[in-house]
Amino acid sequence: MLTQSAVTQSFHLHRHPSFPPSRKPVAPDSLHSAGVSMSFGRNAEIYAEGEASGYVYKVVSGVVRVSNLLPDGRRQISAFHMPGDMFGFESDEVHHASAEAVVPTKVIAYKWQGLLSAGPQSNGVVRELLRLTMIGLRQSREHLLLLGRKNALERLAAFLLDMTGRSDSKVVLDLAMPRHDIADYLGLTLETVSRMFAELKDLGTIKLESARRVHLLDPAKLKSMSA
Amino acid sequence: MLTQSAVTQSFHLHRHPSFPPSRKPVAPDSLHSAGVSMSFGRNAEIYAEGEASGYVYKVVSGVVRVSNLLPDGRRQISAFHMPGDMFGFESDEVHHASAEAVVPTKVIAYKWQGLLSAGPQSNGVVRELLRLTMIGLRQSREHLLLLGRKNALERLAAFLLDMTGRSDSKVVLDLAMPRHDIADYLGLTLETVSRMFAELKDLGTIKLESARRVHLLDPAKLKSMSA
DNA sequence: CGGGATATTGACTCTTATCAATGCCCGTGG
DNA sequence: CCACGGGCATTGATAAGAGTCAATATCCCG
Repeated sequence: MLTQSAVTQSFHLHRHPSFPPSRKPVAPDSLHSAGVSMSFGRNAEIYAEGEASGYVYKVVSGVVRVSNLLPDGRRQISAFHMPGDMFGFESDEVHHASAEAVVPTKVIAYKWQGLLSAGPQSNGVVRELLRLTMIGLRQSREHLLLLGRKNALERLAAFLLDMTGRSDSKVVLDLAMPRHDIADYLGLTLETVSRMFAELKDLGTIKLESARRVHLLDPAKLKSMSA
Repeated sequence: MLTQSAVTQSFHLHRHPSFPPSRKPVAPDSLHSAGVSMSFGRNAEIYAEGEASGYVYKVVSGVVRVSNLLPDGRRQISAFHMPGDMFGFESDEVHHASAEAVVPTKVIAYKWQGLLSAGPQSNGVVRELLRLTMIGLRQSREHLLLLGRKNALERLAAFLLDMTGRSDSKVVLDLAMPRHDIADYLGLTLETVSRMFAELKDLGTIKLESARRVHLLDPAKLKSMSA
């Protein structure tokens, strides 16, 4: 179970939450909000819902999932973040979602206050943060449309296209996350996701080299069925 | 906190009686991005998806719905905006959703560029806009959880509590929108919404004085069933 | 190689959608 | 003031899509 003894460097963490890791990026004392690099193993928690916020993060490598839970454990993943993405913004002092590494992941943590009070440059920074947040809001709205109004096949088609759009190759797709995560992102069960993969395969729009490696045989057709 | 005051000040500068709702806010005197007052009748379009953006809006009175459509007409309402709320933020030059008045509504339109370049105050304005956008993002995430993981009864219970939280009375709720809008907000059909109203009534948590006027008989119970 | 986690597939159930009929308001005009 | 009409809402019967439960199958990873 404790298979991956973690990779990492100074801020490395093991994956199991039972070992209360000091996930707070205790900066080696960064002037001017220089970022602090952190590494997380598969499924390691980056921050939890309810925890104090105060940092924003940028993905360097790996994939991060941001999710919310209902009291009975039902989970909704609101976003997957890829290298280059920033996440962890909060309007107040508490995280309203949790973030975990889907695969071994490196991020840089920036102190929120540092970004806001970084002298003259801070205005540009704030505007950039505003832009990023507005983009996130637009993406969330799009996701609302998917969750509220699309059927299972349309959801998976849209997901594959979205992931493809964020990867290098436009033909072969390497999914970092298991079926369960895809299901929780799409508001489905993992069985339904699996069945929809099978159906897309039957329809000739994809080929499954393995569960995680998908070939897009007909992106145009996929797009037409995503809405 | 300087952010709050700067924005408030700028947003509340003189309102013009620009009656004929030619949907474009042709600012009479565009100095310092003073807002332009506009009125819309029931179901009137404030802006449409795909239309050029450039203004943000603040609700003065009435209710606004923001929605997205699929090509075949399926609709998802992402938010209802009440007096005091701002909406219409876009990260680029195009609206990615449409906004309509649910009931006769007055808004004030502010030029986006004006807000960003309003001299020394603009930094506070931008920070306030960032804060508002982050709040919107958090609410969207919460809505994702509702759409992805809650059942019909939970959705309606959560909706009623949410609307109550935004109204004056905590006991009597006047819904501005018809069942169809509630359905498109909750990712359901209007029939299912109607049935869930009936079920909440049977459970003794609400009383329906009329379709639009709801008495919350047991908010605590309602809350317990909203998740 | 072997074993646990992950994924697929099948049989069946259940929630919500769909289709359809009826009822209820409310505003308008006779 | 009442009757009419149209939009809105409720209710019912049935269907369809996704969920649940359960039995393999496959893939990594050690």
